[in-house]
Amino acid sequence: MSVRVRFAPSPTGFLHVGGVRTALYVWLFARHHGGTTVLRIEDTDTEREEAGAIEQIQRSLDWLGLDFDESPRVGGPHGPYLQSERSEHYQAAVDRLLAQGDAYRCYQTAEELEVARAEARQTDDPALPTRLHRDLTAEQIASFEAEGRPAVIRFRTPLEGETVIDDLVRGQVVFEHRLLGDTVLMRGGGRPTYQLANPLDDLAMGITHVIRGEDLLSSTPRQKLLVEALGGTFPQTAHLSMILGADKKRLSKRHGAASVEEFREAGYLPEALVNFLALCGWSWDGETELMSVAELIERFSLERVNPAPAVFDHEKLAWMNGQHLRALDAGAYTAALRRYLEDAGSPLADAARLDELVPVVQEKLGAFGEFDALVGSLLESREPDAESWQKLLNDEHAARILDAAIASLSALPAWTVENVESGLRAVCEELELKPRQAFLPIRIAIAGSTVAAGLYESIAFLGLEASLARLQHARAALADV
RNA sequence: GGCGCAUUCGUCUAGGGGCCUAGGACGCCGCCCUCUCACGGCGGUAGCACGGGUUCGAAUCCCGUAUGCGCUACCA
Repeated sequence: MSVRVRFAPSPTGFLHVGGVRTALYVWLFARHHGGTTVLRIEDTDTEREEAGAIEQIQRSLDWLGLDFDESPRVGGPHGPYLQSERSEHYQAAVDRLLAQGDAYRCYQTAEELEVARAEARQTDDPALPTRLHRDLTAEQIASFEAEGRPAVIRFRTPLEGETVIDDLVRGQVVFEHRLLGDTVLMRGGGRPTYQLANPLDDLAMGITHVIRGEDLLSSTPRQKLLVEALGGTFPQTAHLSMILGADKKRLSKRHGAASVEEFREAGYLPEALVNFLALCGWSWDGETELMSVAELIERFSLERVNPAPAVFDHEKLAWMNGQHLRALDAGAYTAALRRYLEDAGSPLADAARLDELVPVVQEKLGAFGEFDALVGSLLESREPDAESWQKLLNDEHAARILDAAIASLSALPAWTVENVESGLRAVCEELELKPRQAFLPIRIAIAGSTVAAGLYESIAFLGLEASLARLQHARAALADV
């Protein structure tokens, strides 16, 4: 039987790294086994739905390169895999369960339920409140109907026995039926709940492996019971651990960068994020860390997924991004950089000589987001950094250094990085200053900051004319002091 | 409260009875390289939650405790 897996987010907000990790594992598992990936939007709760969330989720998955074979994308060959468009399907299942006696109408009001729950909390049957209307008499039903009370549909969970889930990540997990309670399948308004829609769709779509977060582990026995009541076979499951913030709490917006979009905006490479997330709960041999997507696909297996929760480590991701960035060849680097600048709406995206800057920045950038600060001033003229400029003004040797640099650079036979270097070295010798001392004012004059790309490369990139103009401008500023 | 899951350096992890005086990586510290910032190189710091078993032998198996997380919704 070929593998069919799905990623089923609810459109309640952006895709955070925990969700992405799940999507990635689903995708890697499918690609590894030559299976099919399905994207299904679980929008049964219209209250919590957020406008634009579906598009944002899709955009994030696209950027990461996680392509889904069947998705609700407009114009796609399949779908619609929006649960909001599958109402008849759920209704039919509920009708059947009702007819079979595996489901029943429950007329409890919210208040009644709340009271019952509070009472049952301390007893040895905490699920009792969910089955108060399980065995209503015909008269009671008639009376509730006459009152015009809305009813929810509940599943008639067996009172005895237990369900064993043989999870691919966690092994056997046993759940007592008595403690499960009678799950609401259909809300008062006639819309299905997740507990109904999710397993039903997995069944209808022929899903073979359910790969999802551990938060859903306790729902699994209910869903298995439901599917079996419908005569179906429950898929294999793999429950992934949660991804936590530094405070060990479930990762959320409060933890800073948590959405894919934020990493994209900071100039992270999708393949770096993918690599990092793959290693967040899975490992290949415990040693190898830097892997391409192709390698991940080849090596991924659920057997090696770690059941323990993982804290999301921004620092390590940043390091890994730098590794991926430095591993790119010049052409790929230029393309990725330009794409980033375009995305960010930076005017630098149009710079014709972007490719010439690659060797200047590639060893230095941890993320493309740092590009502008490092070499933006080489591509367009900018106001120098005030603090740095003050250092230039306060430097007692600045004037003679700049004079010497101007003279030396003007006399270069050819404008190459090597010549610029020897020219500046000569300045140091002539003035009997150490490079670190002599280059400080030059750097500030050229780059507008004490922190910048390599000096020789920067000057070579700027060209004779522009370089001299900047040096002279700084020299003139000194004259005013 | 109940049920479930989890527990190896600060963090991600390797480890599935002797190969472990516990390996790798990020971070941190030190040194080197060096025109700033980085990169890079070398070295170092640091861990099997606790208590009982089982066994000749346990990080590895079992039980208990603790702690964390999840669920306990007409959220997913």
